[in-house]
Amino acid sequence: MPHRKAQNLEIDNLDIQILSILMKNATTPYTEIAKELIVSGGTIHVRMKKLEEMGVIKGASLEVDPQKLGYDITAFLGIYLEKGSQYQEAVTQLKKIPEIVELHYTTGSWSIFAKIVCHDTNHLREVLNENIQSVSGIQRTETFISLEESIKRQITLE
Amino acid sequence: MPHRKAQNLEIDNLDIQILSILMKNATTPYTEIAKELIVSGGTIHVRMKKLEEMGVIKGASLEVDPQKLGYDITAFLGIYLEKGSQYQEAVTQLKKIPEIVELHYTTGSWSIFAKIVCHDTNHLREVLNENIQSVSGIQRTETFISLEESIKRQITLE
DNA sequence: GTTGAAAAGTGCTGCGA
DNA sequence: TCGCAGCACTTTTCAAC
Repeated sequence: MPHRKAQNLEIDNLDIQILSILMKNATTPYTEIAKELIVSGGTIHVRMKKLEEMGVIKGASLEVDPQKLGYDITAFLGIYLEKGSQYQEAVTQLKKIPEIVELHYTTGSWSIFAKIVCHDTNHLREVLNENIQSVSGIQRTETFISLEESIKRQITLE
Repeated sequence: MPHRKAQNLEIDNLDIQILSILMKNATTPYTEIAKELIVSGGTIHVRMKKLEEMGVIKGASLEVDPQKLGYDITAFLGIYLEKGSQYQEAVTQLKKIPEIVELHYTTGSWSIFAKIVCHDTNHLREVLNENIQSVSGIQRTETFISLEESIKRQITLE
């Protein structure tokens, strides 16, 4: 039987503090984090490796301002399905629509709840009428347009 | 009158391609992007600096798996305000609740639409009853719990 | 505006405690 | 398990095209 390297798979306070700093700014150098938390750079490295292996860290992504790139409309969609059992098939088809940035299976009136980002109202109408309405199993949708995004952040750890 | 350095403030195809690569993986080295797009590393650097100055790039953040950190519940909240004019004051108070990760001023039945992340059902109940209901101007809320997050991605450029 | 290479800074790997 | 020091790599800068 192969011997697996013994490893502490618990997340302690130091891990949380490292994550908190990097969630705000993923480009913070390890040496700076080390100085702030009063440990060595090597320790930060070891902890990060552990967190990656545990799957706690899914990756790092660049945050862009959609409006500056010509995406002016953010909308939320409540989607009614004919039958709940059609969810998986509907998701498979909805994944092909690039304007959908988030999709959830939810409790309440709707089966599916989605967030979509479009260039303008014409673009939104096209996506709704041509792309989304043609997905099999979708009965009808309700649309809410975001007029202002006042909060956009990550969870605050501990 | 001070002379401001002449600079091209338009976003061309090269910028879009750089952003596309970095939005998928913010840790991609500049040299690798340069090789892929057949330009020099220096050019990537100049373009990135321009995009940062333009405010197109808001930052880079680490993506974590909330469930692995003990945050098991994602919920959406439709919030009714007594008067629409109370929006700004409500937002100021809602910003102090760390569990709220996203908040929009929307068209439709509700004035405010929010996304919140909690540890468990008890935690959710606490946030709803104690924190959110005590914000001035809030009449009532409707809650939708996400049972599955099937899509979570950024906009696809061009 | 772009290039290519040199300079500065950061991340990674062993050895020692 | 942690800290230190050397090596590899990336980012940044800059003169030249």
